[in-house]
Amino acid sequence: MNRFLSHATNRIDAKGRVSVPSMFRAVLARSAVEELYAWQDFVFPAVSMAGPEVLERFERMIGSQDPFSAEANKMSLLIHGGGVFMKLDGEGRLLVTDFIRDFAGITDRVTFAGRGDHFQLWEPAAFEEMQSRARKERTAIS
Amino acid sequence: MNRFLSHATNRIDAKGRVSVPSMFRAVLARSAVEELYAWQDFVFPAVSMAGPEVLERFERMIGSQDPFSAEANKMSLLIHGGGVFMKLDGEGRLLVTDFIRDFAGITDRVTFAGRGDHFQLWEPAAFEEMQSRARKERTAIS
DNA sequence: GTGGTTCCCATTGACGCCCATGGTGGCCCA
DNA sequence: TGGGCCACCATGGGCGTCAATGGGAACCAC
Repeated sequence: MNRFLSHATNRIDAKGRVSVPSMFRAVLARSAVEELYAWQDFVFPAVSMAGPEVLERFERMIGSQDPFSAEANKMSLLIHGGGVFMKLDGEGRLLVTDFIRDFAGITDRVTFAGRGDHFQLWEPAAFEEMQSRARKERTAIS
Repeated sequence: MNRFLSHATNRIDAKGRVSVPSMFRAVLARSAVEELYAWQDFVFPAVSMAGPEVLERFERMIGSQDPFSAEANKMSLLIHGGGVFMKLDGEGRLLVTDFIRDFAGITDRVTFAGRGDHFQLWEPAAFEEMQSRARKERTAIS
């Protein structure tokens, strides 16, 4: 099963880097993903990451619309303006840029959360809180 | 991946210049773009920039219409009257002219926003606001 | 000339690439 | 089953390179 599962919290070092959990790196390696597409999530205060095919999926959604419409432009503002390619260093770390920090409110630690076909970077406390809220609000999963 | 992605804010110096983010310059270099076509955006209060092929694409759209139609005339008014060629200096900076300043409301800082096949210059606060509005209005991005 | 613009050079802080270390868990073998 | 060895992961840091920025001086147009 090639999914992103579980969550883990790692420390950001003095140079602003953080190790991606080896569990997630293994999933990426199995999919032969070299470059990660990262985007500022549309729902949560978190940055999501996945292979480039996710961006292509988003772009196909835009492509089916009138390119001059406000809707298509706003969507591009999110997936292009709010997205970026990143790559890991030789040790499997990524640089926590302001692009990530500011949007997720991250300072010195990052919680990596598996989301199936992608994973997310959260501010640890925000993740805890959102997860427990989701647990409470859960209604009809049978 | 040869797209304009992400966003970054740079300062305008005393001479009115601003550095184009290296990420964007790299995309331009890969496409061997020397001169940039800049136009006042049709949807947002921002100035868009891309290689000359975008202007040619716009002109083909006009060319396929009745040259006496109001549509074709209005289109030309925007892409020709609202467009200009610009080029970067040796350090990859561009001069923020009144053409850009007045239309985008830019004063001392510029937010560069990737838009896939082009990028845009925004007044930082305006960009923030439009992006977060787009996120709120989001409807069907899963 | 005067104002604006281009070309060049300098500075500094950030980033990429490389190597090092410590801690933990798994595995093998006696 | 206990001990020890080894591999791997998270983390730390050195150092060279590059990006963003500032500013001097030549150059052009009016």
